Amino acid sequence: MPTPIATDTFFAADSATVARRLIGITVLVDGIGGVIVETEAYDREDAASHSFAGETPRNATMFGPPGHAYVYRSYGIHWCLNFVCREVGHGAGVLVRAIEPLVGIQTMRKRRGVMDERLLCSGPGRLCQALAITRSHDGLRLDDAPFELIASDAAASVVAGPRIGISKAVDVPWRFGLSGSRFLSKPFR
DNA sequence: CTTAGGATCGCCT
DNA sequence: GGCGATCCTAAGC
Repeated sequence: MPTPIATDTFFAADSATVARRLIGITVLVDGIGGVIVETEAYDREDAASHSFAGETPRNATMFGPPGHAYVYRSYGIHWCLNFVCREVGHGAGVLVRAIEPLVGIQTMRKRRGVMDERLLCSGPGRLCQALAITRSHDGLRLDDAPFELIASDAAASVVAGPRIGISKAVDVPWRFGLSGSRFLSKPFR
């Protein structure tokens, strides 16, 4: 039986803790999605984080209440989905980097224009395209439609390593993944 | 297999 | 003017 995540308590923790606990949890947007297999944590005292230099119109949601979606545009082209953590005003979040497709795979294929299941949601920009996430989702609660977060029934085996695509704080091991998953954006080593 | 370049938005110096 | 929490395609080895 699917068990919804208690977002009020779940996202009150620090971003690294939340990022690790998210591995294995199922996320659906309008009923389409799958199992989270890769995340990255970002925090206020973190040179790689959007919140590091303070609040701007773009990252304002990061400084809002936890348990909400922070969606931003990456490289002017792609959307990226984050979950706000900790507490109001802090500026912590978790980037969802990869999902194992589970529900609505044909719809994802159509949205992505790709047949290979492994390329549907393996990357932050890809999964937003597959789940049709845009700026319109920025600031929305994660415990209400169109979002649905479902707890995993078994404990996940989680690996950690340095984050991807950043130039600051490159050695901080705040990237988390489901051990052995075929749906990671890049393998862990 | 690896590398290089382009697309293009928001905020920075 | 520059630089990203990226992805795709094309070309080279």
